[in-house]
Amino acid sequence: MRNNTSNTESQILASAEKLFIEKGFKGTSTTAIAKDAGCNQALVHYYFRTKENLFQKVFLGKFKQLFEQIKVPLERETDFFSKLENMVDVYFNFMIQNPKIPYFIFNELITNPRRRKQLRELFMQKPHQDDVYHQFCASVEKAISQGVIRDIEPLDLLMDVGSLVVFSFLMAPIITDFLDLDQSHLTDFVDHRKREALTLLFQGLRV
Amino acid sequence: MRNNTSNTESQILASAEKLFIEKGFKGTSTTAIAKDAGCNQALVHYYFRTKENLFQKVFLGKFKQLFEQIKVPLERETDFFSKLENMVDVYFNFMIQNPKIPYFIFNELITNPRRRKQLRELFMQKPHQDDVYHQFCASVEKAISQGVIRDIEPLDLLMDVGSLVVFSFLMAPIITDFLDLDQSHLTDFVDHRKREALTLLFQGLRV
DNA sequence: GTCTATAGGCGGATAGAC
DNA sequence: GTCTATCCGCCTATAGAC
Repeated sequence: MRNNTSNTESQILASAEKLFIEKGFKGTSTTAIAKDAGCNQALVHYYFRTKENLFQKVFLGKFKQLFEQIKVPLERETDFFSKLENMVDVYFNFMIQNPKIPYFIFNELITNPRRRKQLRELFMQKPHQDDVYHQFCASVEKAISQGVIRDIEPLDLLMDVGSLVVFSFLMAPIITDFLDLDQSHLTDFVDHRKREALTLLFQGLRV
Repeated sequence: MRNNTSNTESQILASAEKLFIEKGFKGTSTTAIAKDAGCNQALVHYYFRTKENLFQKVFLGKFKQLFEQIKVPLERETDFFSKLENMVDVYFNFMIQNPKIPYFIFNELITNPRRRKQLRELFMQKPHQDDVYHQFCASVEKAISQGVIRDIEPLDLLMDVGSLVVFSFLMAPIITDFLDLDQSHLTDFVDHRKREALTLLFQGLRV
C-alpha cells in the first residue's frame, strides 16, 4: 500500500503543525503556513479546503500522540507505587520533549466547545479506549483494598498527577522570564519539580 | 477629588474587560467592544488610542485584583496547617467567583512575552510586593525548623498548591463536557477537588 | 465628546490559466 | 497540481463634521 500523500501536502501539514502549535488557530494565517511550506496560499486550500479542516487534522493527530503516551503507564501491571513513579516519569519526559503540546491541546479544549465535542465523539467511536481508564480504576481500587494506598477516587488520583505534571510546564515560560533563568536552569527547575511531585504523591497517598 | 472618568469611558472599559476575558485579545475586536458598550467604534480609540493600550489596562487591573487575593493568606500569621488550609480555601473561592480570570491571565502570560516583561517591571517598581513572598518563605522555613512540616522549598510549596487549585479550574469546562455534567454537578466536582487537594497537601507535607 | 465615513491592510476562500 | 489574480469581508486607526 503506497503512500498517496504528496510531498507538498505533507509539507503543508508539517508547517501547519509547527505554526498552529506555536501561535494557535487565530494566530496563524493560511498565508503564513504557505510561506513556511514554500508554496502559495491557494495550495493550502486546494489540499485542505478550509483552515478549520486543516487545524482539525493537526489537533486530532497531536491529541492521539499524547494519548498514546498517557496510556502506557496506566496499563502496565506492577506494584502501585512503581506505576505512580512510571506515570510521573513518562509524563514529564513527554513534556520535556514536546513542551508546547500540552498548552496547545489545553488551550483549544478550553476555548473551543466544538473541539471538546469532536474529542468526545472520537471516544464514543472507539469505546475500547475507555478500557484504559477502567483498567486504571481497577488497579487503584485493588491497591486501596490491599492497603497499599489510602482511600481515593481514581479520577482524583489522575487529576493529582496531572495537576503536578502539567502545571509545572505551563509555568515554565513564566518562571523563566520572572527569575531570569537560562535554558539549563530551566531544565533543573523542571527536574526539581519532578522530584517534588513524586515526594508529595508518594507521601500523600500512604494510608 | 471627583471622578474624572466619564460614563462612556468606564462603560467601554467594562465591555472590554468582559469580552477580553471571554474571547482573548485576538478574539475581540474594537467594533465588538463598541457595540457592547453602546457606542461607536471610533470612541474606543478616542479614549484608549489603541486596542493594545486598552488591553493592557484590563490585564494589569485583573492581575492586581488576583494578586491582592493571593497575598492575604500568605501574610497571615497562624500555625502552618491553618495557613495552608486558608490558602486553598481563599484560592478556590476566588476561582469559583471568577472562573475565567485564571485562564485569562495564564493565557496572556504564556503566549505573550511582552506581557511577562510588563509584569516584571510592575514588580520592580514596587519591590515591597516582594515582601509578601519573603514573608511566606520565612514562615515556611520556620515551620520546617519547628518540625511541623517536612523539608521543602517555599517555591515548591507554592507550586504544589497552585497546581492543585488552578488545574481543577482549567479542567472544569473539559470535565463538564466529557462527563455531561450540569452546573450543580460541576460545583460538586470542584468542591470535591478542594477536599482532595487539602488531604494530599496535609498528608504530603507531614514529616 | 460623539458621530459618520473612509483609508489601508490582512484575512480566508475561489476562479481560472497553465 | 501549481500558479496568479481577485473577491469580499473584517479589522484597526484616523480624519473631519457637528
